[in-house]
Amino acid sequence: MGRTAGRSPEDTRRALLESAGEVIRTRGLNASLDDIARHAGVSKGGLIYHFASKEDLLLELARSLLAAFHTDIESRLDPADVSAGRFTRAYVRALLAPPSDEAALRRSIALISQLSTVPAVASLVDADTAALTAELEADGLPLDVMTLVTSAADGVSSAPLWGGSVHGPEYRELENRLIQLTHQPSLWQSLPWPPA
Amino acid sequence: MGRTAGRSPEDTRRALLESAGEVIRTRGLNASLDDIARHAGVSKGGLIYHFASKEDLLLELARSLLAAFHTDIESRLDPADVSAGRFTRAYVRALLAPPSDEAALRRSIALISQLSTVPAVASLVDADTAALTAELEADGLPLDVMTLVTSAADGVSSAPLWGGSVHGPEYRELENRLIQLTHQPSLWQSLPWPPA
DNA sequence: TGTACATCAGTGAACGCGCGTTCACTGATGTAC
DNA sequence: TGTACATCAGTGAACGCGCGTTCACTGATGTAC
Repeated sequence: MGRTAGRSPEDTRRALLESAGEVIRTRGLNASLDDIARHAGVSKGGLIYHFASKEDLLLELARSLLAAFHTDIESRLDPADVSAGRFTRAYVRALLAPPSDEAALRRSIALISQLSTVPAVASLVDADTAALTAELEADGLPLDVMTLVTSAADGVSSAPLWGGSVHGPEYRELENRLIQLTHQPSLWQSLPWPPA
Repeated sequence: MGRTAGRSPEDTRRALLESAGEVIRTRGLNASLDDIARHAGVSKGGLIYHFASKEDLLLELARSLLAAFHTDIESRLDPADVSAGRFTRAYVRALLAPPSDEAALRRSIALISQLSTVPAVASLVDADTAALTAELEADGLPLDVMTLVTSAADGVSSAPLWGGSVHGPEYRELENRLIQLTHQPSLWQSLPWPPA
């Protein structure tokens, strides 16, 4: 416990990261440390005690968002599912799930894209993307089907960036179709494609 | 002609917008007006002569990027193509075309997402998205196929945001498949979908 | 065709304020004895 | 169990600098006569 009773330093740190996320989402990257700190009920000095600099804060925020994203994917892995495409299915479910009121993980995606202007964050994100891509490619699906399915999922999840809404029932249906394609990639591949 | 001979004021204005795009792409939104101006070979005062404030500059930049995007789509409309889905096809071609060395339109997408932290830009983008969505929905394709196709295109075009590469041949193939689906939506709809 | 004048397209110095960072200080908690 | 002390978890004032904006001024071009 510190000077402010009632919450542990780890709680304060968490509160600061959450506050940073909320404030930056609305005010952008030029949100001030003072705003972020005060929104978490701490002084600016208190923030700097936990995060040595603004860049440090942003980097930790990005790290925690990426970690939450991975946790979310893993929580959607079906333990009973051992066939090819299981990771891809969890990925699709994570990106297409209707955002729960409080988690609003989807909005975090827009946030990370903001944070990527900081070079250190950008390389962190790049590395994370590379790891994710590798995992998807090693998931046992034919490359063409995997590319279609993940691209569609990425597209839906990035729509909020442009102000698009993805609440219509067509997106629930799309999710089902994508999942089913991962179970039977031959459905896609055996279509009578006209010659290019 | 003004004090600086050799280019017209409109040229200077264009140069400033281009410079703003380049500088902001690399340094983010906190790129200084001085940097942007000097990179265009103009003084900071000269920039402010053309754009009353930084927000004004960013708004005009966003406007020009969106205009360029629409021009790009329209240039890909096939005049001989009058069947349902023609606009969707142009949209897919615009988003999936390998970026030409100089235009690099795709990078503009990341840029617009940066600019969207400015509220005035955000509402501009929202309005543009709404108009685009309406145009896509009025394109005559069944909603489920249109949703699949545009989501996949959006996903591919947003990949660079995360540092992903979309240069593999699988993306050329995906483009072909998506275009072909718009020609024969029944291919998708008649698949023997397992019950959900 | 020459001349006077208004305007256009800038320059560059100065201002002022917001914000990140530093720093001296503080009060509560944990620990040794 | 009480006490002394170190450390932890902050506070809040001050500094300094970068950057957006303002402003007085300028030189080239266009236009009226």
